[in-house]
Amino acid sequence: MKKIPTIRDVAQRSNYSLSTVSLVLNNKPNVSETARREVRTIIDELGYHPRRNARGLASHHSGNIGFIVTDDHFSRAEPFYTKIFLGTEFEARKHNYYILLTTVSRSFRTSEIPRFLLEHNADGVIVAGEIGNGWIEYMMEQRLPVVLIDYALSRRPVSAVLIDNEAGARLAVDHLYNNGHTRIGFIAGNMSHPSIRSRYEGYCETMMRHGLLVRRDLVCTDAETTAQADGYRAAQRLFTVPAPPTAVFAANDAMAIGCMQFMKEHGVTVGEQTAVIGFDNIEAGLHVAPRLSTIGVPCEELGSNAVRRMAEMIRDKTSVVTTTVVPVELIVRESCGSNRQAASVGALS
Amino acid sequence: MKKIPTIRDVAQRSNYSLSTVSLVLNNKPNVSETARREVRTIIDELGYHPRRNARGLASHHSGNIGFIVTDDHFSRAEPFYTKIFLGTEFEARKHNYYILLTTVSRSFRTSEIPRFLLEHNADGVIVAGEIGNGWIEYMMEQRLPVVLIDYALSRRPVSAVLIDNEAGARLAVDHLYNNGHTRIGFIAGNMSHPSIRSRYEGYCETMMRHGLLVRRDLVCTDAETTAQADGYRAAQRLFTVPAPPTAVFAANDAMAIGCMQFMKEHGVTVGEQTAVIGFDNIEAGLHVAPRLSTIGVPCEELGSNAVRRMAEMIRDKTSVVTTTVVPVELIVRESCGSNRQAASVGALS
DNA sequence: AAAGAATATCGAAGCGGTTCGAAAAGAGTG
DNA sequence: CACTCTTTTCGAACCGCTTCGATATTCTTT
Repeated sequence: MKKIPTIRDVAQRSNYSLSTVSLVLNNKPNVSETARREVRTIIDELGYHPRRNARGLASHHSGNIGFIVTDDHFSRAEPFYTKIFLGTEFEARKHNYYILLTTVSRSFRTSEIPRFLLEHNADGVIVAGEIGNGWIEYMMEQRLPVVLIDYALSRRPVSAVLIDNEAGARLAVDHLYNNGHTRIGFIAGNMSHPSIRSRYEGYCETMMRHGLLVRRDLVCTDAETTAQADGYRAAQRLFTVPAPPTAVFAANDAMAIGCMQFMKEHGVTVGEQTAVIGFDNIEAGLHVAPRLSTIGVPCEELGSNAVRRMAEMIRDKTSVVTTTVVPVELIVRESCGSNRQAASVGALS
Repeated sequence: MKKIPTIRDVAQRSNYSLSTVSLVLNNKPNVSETARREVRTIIDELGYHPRRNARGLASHHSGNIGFIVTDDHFSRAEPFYTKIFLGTEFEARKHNYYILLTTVSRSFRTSEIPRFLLEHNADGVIVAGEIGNGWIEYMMEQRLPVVLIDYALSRRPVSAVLIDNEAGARLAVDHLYNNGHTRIGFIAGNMSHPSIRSRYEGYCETMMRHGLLVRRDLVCTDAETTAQADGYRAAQRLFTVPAPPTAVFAANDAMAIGCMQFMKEHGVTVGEQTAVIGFDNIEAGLHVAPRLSTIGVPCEELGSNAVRRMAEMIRDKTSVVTTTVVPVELIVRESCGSNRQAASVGALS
């Protein structure tokens, strides 16, 4: 078994000192081109790779980025956070980082502090989704760069990567308006969630821009949650008022599907007669009939953006706070009545 | 900003030497109970945690387990491998390891060797799914412990964690038999896949155990792939022979759904008249009507088993090869006609 | 050509642990 | 009580790399 080469071997064989080899390794200035070339040759020859551990110990950089998500978020059926994680994973590779994933419970508990924090084994932390304030405070205390995903904190200035919720609502309402709808209802579910609120605001703003009335009886904001059943109940209300909506925009797909469920059960033809658009682009939207039109969120990009930002923060040692907004896209399927010909195709897909 | 305590601080404050503190830290023998207690007290007092990097450098253990999955496997719509990964993640935590995930292409390429291997930053590697032989050979050369998940290698002796495919088939066929079916068809799709083959063998064996004939015209093994369309085509054949099956067992859910599709289109009532059981328990099985009965595979357990095994291998420095078989479960829903009362409940779920 | 500035290279001191052999302290024994 | 044999504790070397200050070299400038 061949011995694994160390920087010493490279130094000896190249007739340069340890220090010079190290400088080459790290692409630092003040090394002659000759030296650089020669050292690099030897490195290739030996198949040398510096050890993470040794490097980390000496340089106080672990080369890892922590990724924290609350257990309730992560274990949800929808792979939203899984996708975000994958996004970070792939982007991290480009920047030569590894992602260390850990779930914690929502509220801060010292007993749950991730090992990578205790062991000083992460150069920064990405947090996905809403999380207890204590967590963020803890990491700020440790002077670790932090990037939030899909969760903004008004109190403390922390960098964040967010979904463009308002633009999503705008896309949906615009699309409905352009298809001739004017009585457009909105199912918010629970307005205390910041994303939902933004979607609501986007809805209102767009309605007004088109000179349309935001009718109170066509907006449901009083649910406890934002589940399918809430959409069902909301539809119950929306469709029993005088002059019911000809289109519904739901703040998420689950509620949109609940809404469709009610409509189908009560003889309102989804798509043809009345349009429905959701938000999130969950799998289930593909399995309902007609398939749900929705606003697609590029989860992977949320992740990759966060890593890119994190890499900058670590490199520049800056603590400048930035907020990145990731664009969404309108996905037109059959539930909004403007893509009828595709309706039959999807069946076997 | 308080300075981060080191082992030296602990030593000084406790009036023991570095070495003794280190022994306590690692739960090594030959330390008096008194010393152990006192050192531990100081550790708590100081909130001391050894640094991964320092530890790793000195002990030649990274504390990481690499997780390799081919990109084509990992980017599939079904979260099979994602779940496996999560399984490893959670189990790893218990053993104080971190999982470093990387995707590679199926065939071995030196340009794609994961960084954690080059940088000697993993104590072992878990590989999920079929992968090019070169990869495994490479890791064996590096003398790294390897555990395969859902993929066994006949040539080289490598530990593996496998799904109990045969038992799954047994469960399915037994259930159908117990519900009075005797003409039970099987849709294999592509038999070159080892899992499919095992399922086929389980099917045959169980049929014979019940004294039932394995009719060639009720078994489809000639597809190129194992997708929904293959199930559809298989059904086309199965249901146009004399004495068609009263029950179908498909080697995976996708094909089972395709089969159901055909049946529904051609007036064969699924569940009531003819039973269908799939394999894998994919999401989509919940969204078809009637919902698909299937064999559930505990993906997380595949992952956690692999990590447990890996932890053993690292600890014991053993290279004993083990094969762990993870049991599967029969999930009875409505497509096999024996759970009718639940049929209406699932609608809103 | 000499002095000064800029650039290359090097030596040595860490980084924060583990580990091994030696020394010290206890325990057991005749 | 002196003498082994264990058990406990300790000192020092070392893991593989970075970094800083010192030294050597080359380039400018006058």
